[in-house]
Amino acid sequence: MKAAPKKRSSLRKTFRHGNLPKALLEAGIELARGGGPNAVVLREATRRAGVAPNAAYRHFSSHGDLLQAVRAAALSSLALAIEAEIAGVRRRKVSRAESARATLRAVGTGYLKFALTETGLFRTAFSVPDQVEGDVDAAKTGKSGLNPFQLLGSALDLLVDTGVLPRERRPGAEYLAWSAVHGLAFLIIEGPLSSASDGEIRALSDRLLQMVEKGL
Amino acid sequence: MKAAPKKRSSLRKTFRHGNLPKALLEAGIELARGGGPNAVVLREATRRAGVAPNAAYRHFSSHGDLLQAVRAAALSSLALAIEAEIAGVRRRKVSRAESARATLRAVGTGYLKFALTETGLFRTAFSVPDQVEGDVDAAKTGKSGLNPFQLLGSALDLLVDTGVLPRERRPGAEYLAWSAVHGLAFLIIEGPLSSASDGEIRALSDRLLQMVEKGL
DNA sequence: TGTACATCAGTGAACGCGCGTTCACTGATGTAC
DNA sequence: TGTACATCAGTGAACGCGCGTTCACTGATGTAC
Repeated sequence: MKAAPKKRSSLRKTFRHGNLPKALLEAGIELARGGGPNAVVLREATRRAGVAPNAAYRHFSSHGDLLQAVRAAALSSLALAIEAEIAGVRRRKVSRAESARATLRAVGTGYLKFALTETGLFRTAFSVPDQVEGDVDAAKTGKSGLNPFQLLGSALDLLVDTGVLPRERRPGAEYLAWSAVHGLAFLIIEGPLSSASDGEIRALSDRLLQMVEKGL
Repeated sequence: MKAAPKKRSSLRKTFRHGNLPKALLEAGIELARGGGPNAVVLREATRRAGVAPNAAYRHFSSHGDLLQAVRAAALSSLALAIEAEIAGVRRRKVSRAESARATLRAVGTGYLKFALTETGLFRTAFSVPDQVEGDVDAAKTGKSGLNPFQLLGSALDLLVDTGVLPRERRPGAEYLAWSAVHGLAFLIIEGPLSSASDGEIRALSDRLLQMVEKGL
């Protein structure tokens, strides 16, 4: 009895795949989404793309190379989530100072929302040291061409421009704000707040963002 | 040619090991110290204890069981580091309110110091969701019998008692403080601050603790 | 004080697993003439 | 327009690795008589 015909070949009409790099990246993203960085397994990505394991090596030099690509995509998704939240702010018409404050809060809110709804991607994005600061890798940015770190920075710049934040307090402020928000995200995702209710989390998020605004 | 006599048997005089549970736990801690949670490998722990791999199953029901024990020990180390920092505060004689503030800062400082000097243990301690809040597991506590979360809580209580923190702001305050400090630790360990200098980190830590104090 | 025996912490060998990666290959595609 | 050929994205088989875990065992120790 012969082995069943491989589904692979019936799904693919041609010997060539079509767009294997993209298919592998998307499979990798899906794996990260579901299980974080450790779930990004090269063989599984090729399985999902309907291709032999070693085919991946035509497009990625190693497992780590694929993982880095997935990470960049995760950062890009995060940037998009933050941008979406900022866009919501811009529509309201208020004073420039209040709008600047709202923008900073939106960065924090977008960050937290992403962490809670796309936990796997979030964890993947920060699974490995990265020099985000001066990073110009376009794969990590949102529509604006800015990565998450840069989005935070420009929100803080706006705060300075509108006189809300004294200029001398600006340097390094992104690290303070980021620390607070990132820490909360972590406590919710895999820390003691993992069993907190949505309401509690929302209340805590608001208070945290207030703390940052007040204490910056 | 026969295989060389196993060092194992020459090192151990008796058939019994002596204190294998302790040896395995300590080996596990050492592994975590060097490489974080993923480095806690059951077979490697038995190798270091000079024992066959399966011997571990006399004392730990599984790999996960060993890892949990290592995690508890890591949390306990963190508690000790915080307690040591608090002890330094108590020696100075100042007003009660100022002392309470200093205690809270000490909790933050101890936490950050531990994160930076014992990175592997720190990452292991927080590698898995845990309900630290009402946790009475003595393996996770320091000399005071309190785990890190409870140490933070009692520092905040002190702040309320001395009138520094309004009582109505007390509930949930540990999460805000913890978020900020934990987030900074993370950014330094595996985030964009991983290449920052010691001076920069110290300055940032001070500012962050100020922010918490002011914004709480 | 000596002997029989139960206990149980260790041994040694083996398992299946899935991983990342390498090798020599094949065959569809696009291009040069 | 047809043919020869180079390219290179895929195949198929195999590798070594180290892991966690299970099995039947052995032999030192402590205890009961």
